[in-house]
Amino acid sequence: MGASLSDVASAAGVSPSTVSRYLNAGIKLPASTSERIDAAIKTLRYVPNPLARSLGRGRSDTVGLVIPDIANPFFASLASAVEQAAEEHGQGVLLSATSNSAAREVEYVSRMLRNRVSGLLFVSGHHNSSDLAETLAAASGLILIDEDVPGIDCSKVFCDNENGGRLAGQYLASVGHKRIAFIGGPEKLRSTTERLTGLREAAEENGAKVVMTCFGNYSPEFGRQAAAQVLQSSEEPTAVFVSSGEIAFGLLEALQAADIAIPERLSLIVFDDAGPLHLFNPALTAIRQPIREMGRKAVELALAEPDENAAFVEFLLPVELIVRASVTAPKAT
Amino acid sequence: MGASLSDVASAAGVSPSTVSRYLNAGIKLPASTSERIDAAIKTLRYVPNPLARSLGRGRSDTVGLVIPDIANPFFASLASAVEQAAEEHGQGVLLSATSNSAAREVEYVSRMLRNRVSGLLFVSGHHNSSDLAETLAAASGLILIDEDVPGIDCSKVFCDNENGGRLAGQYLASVGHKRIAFIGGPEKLRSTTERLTGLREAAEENGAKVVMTCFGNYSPEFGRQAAAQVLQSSEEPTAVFVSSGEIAFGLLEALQAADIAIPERLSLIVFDDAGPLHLFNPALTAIRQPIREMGRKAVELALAEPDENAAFVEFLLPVELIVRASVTAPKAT
DNA sequence: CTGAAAGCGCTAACAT
DNA sequence: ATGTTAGCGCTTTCAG
Repeated sequence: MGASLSDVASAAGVSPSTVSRYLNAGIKLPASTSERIDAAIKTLRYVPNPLARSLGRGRSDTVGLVIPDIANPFFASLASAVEQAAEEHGQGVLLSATSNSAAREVEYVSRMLRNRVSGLLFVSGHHNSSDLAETLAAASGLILIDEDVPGIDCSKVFCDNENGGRLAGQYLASVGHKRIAFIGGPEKLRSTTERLTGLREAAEENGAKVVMTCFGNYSPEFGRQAAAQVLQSSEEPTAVFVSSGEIAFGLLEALQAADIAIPERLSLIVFDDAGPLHLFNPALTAIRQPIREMGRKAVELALAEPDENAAFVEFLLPVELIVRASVTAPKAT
Repeated sequence: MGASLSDVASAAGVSPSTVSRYLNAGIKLPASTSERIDAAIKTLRYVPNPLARSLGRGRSDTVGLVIPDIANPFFASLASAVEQAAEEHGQGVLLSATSNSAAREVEYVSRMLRNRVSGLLFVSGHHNSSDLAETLAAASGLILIDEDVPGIDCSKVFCDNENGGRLAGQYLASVGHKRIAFIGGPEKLRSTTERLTGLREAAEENGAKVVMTCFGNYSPEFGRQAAAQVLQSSEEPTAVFVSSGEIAFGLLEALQAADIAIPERLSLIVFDDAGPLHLFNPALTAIRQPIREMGRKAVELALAEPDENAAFVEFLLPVELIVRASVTAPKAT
């Protein structure tokens, strides 16, 4: 197709390596030669071939991002942040969504590795896959975001799930709720367990109780099922903590269909404030994660020089309570 | 790092080319040798290096997707569809979001090209950039989605914007609206002009009129501004057609802040039904685009054999009216 | 049908 | 400081 580096070199009367160094290492050379090179580049419309470059260096200028679902607003925002941060480092983004398939997690992660990504950002959606652990163990520049993978030693970026749970628990208790339902994600994921821990502790410290829990995947469909369980519960919770926006969507749908007044009959608080939750009916009270910061931090960590007396670090980014209309005092019993 | 093709070859006692052909072209060879190759692959844990493969073939197994903004639910859904379709064709996805910068459109598109993507799916957000046209002209496997780029000759996938406008206009007129406001995207984009055309025609055929128009970018911020304009309009529209979900978010916010009752005081219909618009306050009446089909179609077109007596095609996918609560009859004047 | 050999375009030791 | 020379790992024409 286009002109190659050596075309430029011969046109400028120098060796390919000189051109390469000039372009990459930014070495200085006599004005006359650098001008000839620049001219040749312009004339020949030379553009470097990143594939060749990557093959030669064993590393591509691309960071990999593997997430469960790009259509989920949380991950979409994360991808957006990653994309932007990567760009600032001159890196492209190779994206894969696993659609919550454990097999695809392994496959996509390993594809990223084969493509010699310069950093690999991974949000898992599953617990306990030995294949995954094995694949991940071989990765360099690996950063785990949002969910942990036990046994993997690398830098990690989470939000402060436990404190998010606490904030929600304190708030619900403070307006008078005594019986709280917890709708989580997959049972063994870090996000689920930590949020529940925080919620439970804060509730109990403030005279309230988590009276029911239910777990499922991060989908509207599960939200609908969860709504049924909440409504059937003999514990009669007066407030629901939902561990994700996607679940909340389904929950709300089902609750509206069943003519349950929110917040009068049931208060609702959502973990995660991605998407326009403030426009919902009612506006949803939420725990907001610093999604953009998480993405940015992850990219920085992934791209940091690996040699530096490299202890792996684990970041816990702060969350915040956003008070809106979906929580109110429970009706007097 | 890992074992290479030639490692496998020598372990199996054959030549690299044989292994390559066996793996790629799927040729048959004596059971004994194929077994030795398989064994060697397993033992050495051989995984092919896609970078080398791409460099050799001049084409990577990756489709490029360039969109304005991945955090926008419409593009997020599109990306999800593309990702999935690409996967089914054994292709990865290289993603870039231009954040509505014309310069970045050129840069990202050309980066994709340099990376020898096997197909390039592009959603523009700008009108009239000669640099862009020049860059795009050199692209192979280029598919334009959702927005046109004048002068570029390639296959394209749109939704039926004009009919979407018509459906909205007919519906608004049918419930009694006479004065309709149109809040569009950027003024010269195909999506904007076509939707307006359809809306206007249907309105006029049914005794209504588009009494004001305003144009801006696809963002909540513009939606807020547009709200102010609608409220100040001397034409007193009784219904608003909004050309995107993102704009609708800002519009709704501002309208709520100004205590405008929707739909009693002002009816609202949104083009595009990405995101949980049915959970909004009020549930938003919308024109739904077949986003997944658009993504899927685009991938298929991009990956189709280019030689086939190749006339470029232009697809117009059907839209549909989703009736919800944000449109009602206007108050008697 | 299989193997040898020449790239793909760039980088990086090594030598000058 | 610049040039020479090997690769990086795979594909593919071209002989055999």
